[in-house]
Amino acid sequence: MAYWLFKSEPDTWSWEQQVAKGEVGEEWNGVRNYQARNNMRAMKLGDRGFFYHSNIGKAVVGVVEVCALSHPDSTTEDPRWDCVDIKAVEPFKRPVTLDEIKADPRLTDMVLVKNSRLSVQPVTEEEWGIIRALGGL
DNA sequence: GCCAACGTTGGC
DNA sequence: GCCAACGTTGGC
Repeated sequence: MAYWLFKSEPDTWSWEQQVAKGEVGEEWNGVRNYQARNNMRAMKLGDRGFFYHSNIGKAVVGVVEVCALSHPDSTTEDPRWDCVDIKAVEPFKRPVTLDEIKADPRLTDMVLVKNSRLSVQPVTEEEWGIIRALGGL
């Protein structure tokens, strides 16, 4: 299984909205970046991801699961853009802020730190374990 | 609200 | 195929 990180501005799409979608999940649409799209194309059913709030909060707030493989993004006619569906799995007991991640010497190589603009990122198994633990899971 | 970093676009 | 111009993202 692979691990990922999904970034969203809570004003646009928040963890609370994701949770409200329940088991059905929701398209992670609107991505217009090749790297992010390629990451989604590489995802498999059951892959896990962090849900990160950018701009407001700037913290990892929960765990999601890929529940539909990459398919055309319903918000565009442009055939270049695909996306997966994700569903909320469990909330963090406490959010793990960007400040904490930056301050942790074990996490300095995270994509979130090195290329903060990439909206769908790979996460290593090691990083997954560290941040999950910081979040109280 | 600013601005640096980055990705994309389009003219040549 | 290069690169300047432009738009967007996201931390601060």
